[in-house]
Amino acid sequence: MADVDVSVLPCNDGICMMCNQMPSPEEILPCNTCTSPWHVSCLSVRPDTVAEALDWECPDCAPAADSEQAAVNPVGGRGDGGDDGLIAAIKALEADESLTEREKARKRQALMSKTALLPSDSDGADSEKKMNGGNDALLRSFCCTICMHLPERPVTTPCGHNFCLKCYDRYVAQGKRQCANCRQPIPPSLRINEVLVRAIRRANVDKRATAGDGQRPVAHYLHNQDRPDKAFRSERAKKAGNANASSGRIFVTTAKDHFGPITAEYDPERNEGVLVGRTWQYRMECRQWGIHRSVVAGISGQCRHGAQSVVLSGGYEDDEDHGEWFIYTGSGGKDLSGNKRTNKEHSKDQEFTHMNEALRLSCRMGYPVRVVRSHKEKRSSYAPREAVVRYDGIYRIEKCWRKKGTQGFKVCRYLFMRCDNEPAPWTCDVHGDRPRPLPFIKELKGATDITERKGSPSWDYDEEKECWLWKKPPPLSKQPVEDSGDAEEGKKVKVKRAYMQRQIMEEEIQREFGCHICHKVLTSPVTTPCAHNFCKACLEGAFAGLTYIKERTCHGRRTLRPQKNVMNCPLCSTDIAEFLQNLKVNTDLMNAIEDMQQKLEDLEEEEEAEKEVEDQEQEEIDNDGKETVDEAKESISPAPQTETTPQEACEQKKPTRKRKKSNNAENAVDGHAGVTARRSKKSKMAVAV
DNA sequence: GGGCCCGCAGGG
DNA sequence: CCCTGCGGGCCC
Repeated sequence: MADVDVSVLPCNDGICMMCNQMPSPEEILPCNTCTSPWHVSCLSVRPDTVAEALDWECPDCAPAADSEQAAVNPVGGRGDGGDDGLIAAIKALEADESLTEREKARKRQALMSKTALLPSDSDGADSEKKMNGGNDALLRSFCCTICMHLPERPVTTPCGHNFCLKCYDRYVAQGKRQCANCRQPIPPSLRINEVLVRAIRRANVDKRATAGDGQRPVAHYLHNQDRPDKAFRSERAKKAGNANASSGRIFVTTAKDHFGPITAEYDPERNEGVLVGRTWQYRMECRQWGIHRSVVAGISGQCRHGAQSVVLSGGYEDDEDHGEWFIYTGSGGKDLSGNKRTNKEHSKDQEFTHMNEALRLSCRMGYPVRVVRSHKEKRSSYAPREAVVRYDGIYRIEKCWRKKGTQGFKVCRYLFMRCDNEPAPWTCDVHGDRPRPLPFIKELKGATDITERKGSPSWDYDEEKECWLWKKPPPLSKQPVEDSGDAEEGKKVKVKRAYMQRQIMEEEIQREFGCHICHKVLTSPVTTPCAHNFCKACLEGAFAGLTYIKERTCHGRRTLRPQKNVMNCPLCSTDIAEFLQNLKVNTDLMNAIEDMQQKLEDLEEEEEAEKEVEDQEQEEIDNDGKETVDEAKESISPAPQTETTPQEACEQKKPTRKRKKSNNAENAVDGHAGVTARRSKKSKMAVAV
């Protein structure tokens, strides 16, 4: 990297490094890319208009082709100088008036990510080989300048050097304002470089795929950042969809035992946090946003630490929901032996242990508890109507007790009162909750083990600030943050490399190459002047319907009449009438899609090959086992069964249900038979692999 | 709509 | 490692 160009320097801690004066806020111009502040008067070239000022990029970030700065690469670190084409492309993009800022940003990112991943002579298979071969070098170039590891949350300085967000923040907190690598000035804070995130993820996957060539699939630790954004199925999962899915990436940086709302500071990618009223299709997604970590269990917590969240989804019929307050039933007391996961029938008393104790602890301490309502709760008027789970905000447990439930067994009961700064999803109020008096609870009369908070609550209303906040410091986290980079963080999930790579690639194809009308992968793609992609047929179809308008005649009949001036892009309403007259397939895009699909097919083949090997091995093991069993049988009862009717054969083919049922019956006496059966099956699978 | 079954996650 | 869990898909 060359010497610093001293004729252009930004402000350091509010003081201009050129004139050593502290400019007023009006005189400071932030860079559109790195957000570093610059003194307008000291700039050699100043923006002329307000619009230019808004889009202004500092000399460090602006792609100045004739200076050393041209080597600055937004993706970072490579500085190979061969990016003239890229700069020209970005300039052309910026000049394109038909694009919105958002589209420009997206395209810019796409360009940069391609550059990050592909060698400069991006010619098909050859470059692919180079990429795999040079993957280590590529990954090395992404490394954090300070810790020399691959950044967990990468940020890139204007001078093009990469850091982990943690390392960078720590470095800046020491008062340092020069890049640790090249001593160029650096801004006090940086945003996550999403392009680099994707590049690292992609390179990681490629690396693993290369390393895994011809090898047997193994269970390995799957780090958070390597997971797809959506829930995915591991090798073992047999059913489609999310029935047996593994969790996708966790998006927030809260610890697993984080109490209270999830605010913007824990949401580095969107900087928004999780707002009240946010919905998800599945509990798994709710988990990914850190609101409720358990996928099945209704209470998330630790008996010695407290409970962080609960879900109301109708699992216990004793629940009583009044919106701003509700009575929640503890967990347990049901027979879940065998392979049952849910069962409405109670068979024993609930105790204040495990999760029930965690809730009681939150009650005693006055901790904030996040509450999620599911559409599955049918008896509550406050449950969401659509098939979703919804985050309803913070509640506090005011009392808990035990009483006889409707099924005759004792259940733990908790009185939850809402105490959130945002209004509930069902209320027309614009403000959050104010402290409210406790409701009269009839059932407290016959209740036992009543617990009420003695001291003041940790989460309480501040009359001066007029909001709910931590009056006492929140409990210290005892569990790690996902994605923090500790080795033991990854969860052991058995996934073949090709399989994992395919999942991520499918996601990417859907995101990048999906038609905005049919939401499937583009076929014969056309790109509108406003840069939106559609299948040719979809676009034609959309306007075939719009060309005519239904109109009532004076006789009251409907007739079709051509409609003018509605030839607008279905997405952004730009007039595309001219474009529609001569629809041309975007061949570049088509080639890119074909490329991706070819890769996908290769991966599928790879996967199948792996599966065949696995099946063969499994067969061999099965045969071995069968022989030994047969031998054993023969030694006990030498009379072999020679004939089987088709019916009998069928019965033998699907024995699981009956056998499982008998296990369950046994479990009524001794709850271990079914579990043991399941474990032995599991361990057998492990052996097979 | 209910029962059954499954894999996953997490506490202890 | 064992146990538990207010999910979700599929079949009946």
